[in-house]
Amino acid sequence: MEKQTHKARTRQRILEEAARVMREKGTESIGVASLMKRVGLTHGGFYAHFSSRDDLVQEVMKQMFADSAQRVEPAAHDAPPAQRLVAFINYYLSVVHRNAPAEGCPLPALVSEVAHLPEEARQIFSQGMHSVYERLAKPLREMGHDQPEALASSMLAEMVGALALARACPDDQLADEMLACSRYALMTRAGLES
Amino acid sequence: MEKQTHKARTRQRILEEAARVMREKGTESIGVASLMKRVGLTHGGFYAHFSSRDDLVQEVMKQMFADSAQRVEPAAHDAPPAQRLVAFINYYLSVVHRNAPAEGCPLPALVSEVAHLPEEARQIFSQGMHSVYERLAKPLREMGHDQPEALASSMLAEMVGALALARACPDDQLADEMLACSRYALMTRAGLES
DNA sequence: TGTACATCAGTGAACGCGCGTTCACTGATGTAC
DNA sequence: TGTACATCAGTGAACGCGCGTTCACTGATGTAC
Repeated sequence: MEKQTHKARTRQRILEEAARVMREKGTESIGVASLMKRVGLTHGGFYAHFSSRDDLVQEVMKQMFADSAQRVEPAAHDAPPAQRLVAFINYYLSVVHRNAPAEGCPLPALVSEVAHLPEEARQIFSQGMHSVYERLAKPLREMGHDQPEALASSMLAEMVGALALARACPDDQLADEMLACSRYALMTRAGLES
Repeated sequence: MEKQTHKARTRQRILEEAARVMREKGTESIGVASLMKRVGLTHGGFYAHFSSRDDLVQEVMKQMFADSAQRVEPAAHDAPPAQRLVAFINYYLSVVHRNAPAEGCPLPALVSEVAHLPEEARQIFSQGMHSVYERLAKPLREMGHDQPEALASSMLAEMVGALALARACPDDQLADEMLACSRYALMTRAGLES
């Protein structure tokens, strides 16, 4: 029991570290040896926790969205919908979020890579996408928007696109302007005062 | 002269094939041997054209945007701005474009990967990004929008995000709805009737 | 026109290297008596 | 309480494999005389 707990904790540490690496450097750049070293273990021990590298990637995919689900909700759950939405948009398109992919939302970090992953991983990604989508759709519904679903879908696309493009930009100032443009546009579209 | 032409043509064939692979499967999945095989040559000959794999990636990056610049402009240059814009948006967020990344715009195909590439490649990507941005900004300016630049930036983010997310989606129908939502939203935002 | 030679795009065997994976082993921990 | 044993998370050497890269070579082509 104590040992199981210990093993489970080690597994969790591997998963969390892997999630950081994946968000920061992508799916492909995760190596068994280097990952285990980061966790403070040797590479051989890896297979006590996962059956293969592919198995790990799939597990990390789940882990990832669980992680960021907490971080990405900075406003209180019982705050009024408009306030929650403003907080969410401002956090998502913040310079902090742009500069810290390892701690951020997996969507912009992996969008273009996921298309090459096996069906199962894409399925998990898609579920995670839906949960972020709901963070927009729910407050929009509560605010009485007509077509809240269509608007949420469109806004999600802009948020993910803006952050991903901003991170690709080698010029920080240009990247910041891009984020600012989308922040402003999203506020307007959601009927919020910024 | 004739020989130079022949060699240059071979180089071009390698570049074009590499561009296809990169758009479809990403930067990392390009292998020297498999690429040369696709072109109908053996891997050893590669180094007569490029100094290294990294060199190739950089050259492909340029090639890519040159390629898609032609394809991505389906409307005539002398058409009225509104018409050009409609054609561009409809092409960009079409199911055809979603299903054919190898022939499409490099932006959604590589957004999240580019952040891990060396400065120089990111610079080229950024230039490509600017040229697509101009495809939106120019007609918006001509149409007399106030703040055409800010709107173009925001619209570009949505277009890239929507297409990348749609491609990640394992459910085709959901992906199509996502594209449709953004097509509609973009038309409205640009003041166009769809 | 025909022969000898130079050029050079492309060949394919060979290389070192890092990767994912395996497995016999270690050594700390908990349990049985 | 103390001793003998079982468990099992983690170790680290070793493996095959595919990768990027090198290089001596080939053989088709154009040129010189």
